[in-house]
Amino acid sequence: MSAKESVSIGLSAAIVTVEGELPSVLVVAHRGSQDALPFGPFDPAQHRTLESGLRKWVGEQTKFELGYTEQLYTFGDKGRHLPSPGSGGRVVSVGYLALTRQVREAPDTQWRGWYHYFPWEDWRDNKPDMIEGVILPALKKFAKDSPDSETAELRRDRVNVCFGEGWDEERVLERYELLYEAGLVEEFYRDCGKPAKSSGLGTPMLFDHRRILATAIARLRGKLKYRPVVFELMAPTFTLLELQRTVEALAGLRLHKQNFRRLVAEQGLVEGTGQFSTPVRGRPAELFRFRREVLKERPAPGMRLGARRAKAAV
Amino acid sequence: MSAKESVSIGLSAAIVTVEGELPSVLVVAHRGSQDALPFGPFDPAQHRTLESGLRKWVGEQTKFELGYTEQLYTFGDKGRHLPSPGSGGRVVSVGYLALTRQVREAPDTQWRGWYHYFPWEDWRDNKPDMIEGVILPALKKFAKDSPDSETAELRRDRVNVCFGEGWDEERVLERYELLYEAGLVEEFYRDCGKPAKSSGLGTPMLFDHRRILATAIARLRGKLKYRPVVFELMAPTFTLLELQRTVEALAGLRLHKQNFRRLVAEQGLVEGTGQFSTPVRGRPAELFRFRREVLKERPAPGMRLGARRAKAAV
DNA sequence: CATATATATGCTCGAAGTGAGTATATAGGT
DNA sequence: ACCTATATACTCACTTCGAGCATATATATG
Repeated sequence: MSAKESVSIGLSAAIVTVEGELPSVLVVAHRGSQDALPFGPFDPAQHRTLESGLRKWVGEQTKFELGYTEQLYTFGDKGRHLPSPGSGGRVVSVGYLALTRQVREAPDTQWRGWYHYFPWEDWRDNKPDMIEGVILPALKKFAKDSPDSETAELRRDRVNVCFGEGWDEERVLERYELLYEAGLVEEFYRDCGKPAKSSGLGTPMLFDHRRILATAIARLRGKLKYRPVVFELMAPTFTLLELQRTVEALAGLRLHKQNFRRLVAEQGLVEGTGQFSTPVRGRPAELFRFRREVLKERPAPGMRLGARRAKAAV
Repeated sequence: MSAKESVSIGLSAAIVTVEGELPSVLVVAHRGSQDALPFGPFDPAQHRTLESGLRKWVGEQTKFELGYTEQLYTFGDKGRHLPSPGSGGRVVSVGYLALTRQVREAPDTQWRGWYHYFPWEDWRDNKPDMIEGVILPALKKFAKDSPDSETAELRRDRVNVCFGEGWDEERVLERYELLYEAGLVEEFYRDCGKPAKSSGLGTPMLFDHRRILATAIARLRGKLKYRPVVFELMAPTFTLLELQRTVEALAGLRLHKQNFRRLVAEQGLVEGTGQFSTPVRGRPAELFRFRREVLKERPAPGMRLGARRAKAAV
């Protein structure tokens, strides 16, 4: 019953910011030049909690301090997180989501738009062409090539839930996992040692980091709706349109402007400062600030995103 | 930078069922006769994933197979999960939630009502007296005894969010953690080696198992509302009242009967069988079954529990 | 059989919330 | 003056939701 193989704990963080309309994640350059999340082993001798271990690692690699952080998931799958060379043991990887306002990049790190990794997740301008053009045909083939009819039906259902009618912007992880199993992302071939047939969808990442990022996006998209987390990404004051653009960037959807404004106002998430923006064109907008007090109130609401359908413009 | 202390991974499962109106969790008898969740170490040599390791352990300890399972959280706090005697290393503990229909107990295990561990969480009959009588006075003292005024305000806010106006049945973990920090549960004294002043609130558990159970209840109460998970706990056919009682048992709240029925019907979660129950008294109720197809449909709804307030009766 | 009690089930009504759109206000540019 | 772009106010139909009333159907009891 004793564990012969040793285990080590890896900590990884998806550190997210939004610049204008671009949601980005902090990546570090690593071996094989694959993008990686900041990560490192957990040292139990030095740290009382997993999170303090994470903060130290991130501090070292990115030279800045984490604000809001949240644990995502612990992955232990054999083969999807290869142990560091020489260590020989198995790595169990704990993923974190962190939110931050924009900061300058540290050496060897850079902000990268998260839709590079998940181009099918951005429905703001329109439904991405690759879904009808590439993804659905490939997934239909994947379902058809099932070993038995039962598996085929399961796969068809999953394809439909993930990419079919009625886009659910929260199912980021489910979609990535489906594409992985169907061999449509590069990591699949890397993890099982086969050569990739063609270039996979989106930009691959080191280890299981793209899976962790998918988990982060999914969690953030969900949390937006019931907790006021967007404000972690906003400057101290902002216009309502800036706030809306940030939410849209994260959700990958366009929202109805007037209703968004009504929602934010009625929920009391925000208060006017009396100051106004000085835009290049158009009428100046009032600058608002987050009402920190809402965190002390009971329901602590988020921003329900009404508009489910992508639209050309607002 | 190398980890001098070794780490091992502990897997624990909160296995939940509902019998009539009693939500229960499977506990195993352990040292010191404290209740414990089924748990064991993860052996990376033997298992490809964390979940398969969990299934094996649970199978050995409880002699039955898990159905629905879901990872909850990974706790690594020093001091809250003491390593097994002799091992000397640090334990990082991964908690799981599992749902099952009623099964007989295996040797050395038993079902125990979860409100034994969290008596303040059951608002079905009325707001538990202990909240006004014991908890709030003690927490007010805890806030007053803060080292500085800033901490005092933070604590007052937390007390209010957790136990103040407007009960949020999902904040199970936040409430437990607050009671822990305030020294109102036995585990607090055990973990820091001090003798307990008085008997703490609720029944204590081994290690951090009560925290894991709190996480499980919180997650389940939340998930009920947006995914059809209750049906994992129901017999193949059931009356709508049985379904309602199960939801109420989990949420710790009473619901409005007619509205509950309307909700369930409109969402298409359920279909009539044409058969009827044979009750001791009262009109027989139609037996329903879960429409498995909803899992293949897009939004895959849960059961929003409208009634927030506890009431004497339905 | 009449009545009481317990449960099941159908229906209504008002309050609040939501989606979509129209109308008006205020800025800079030509 | 007029165009364009943005901000902001308001409307309206529709849905959802909480709460309650009314009726139906079973058993138990006098």
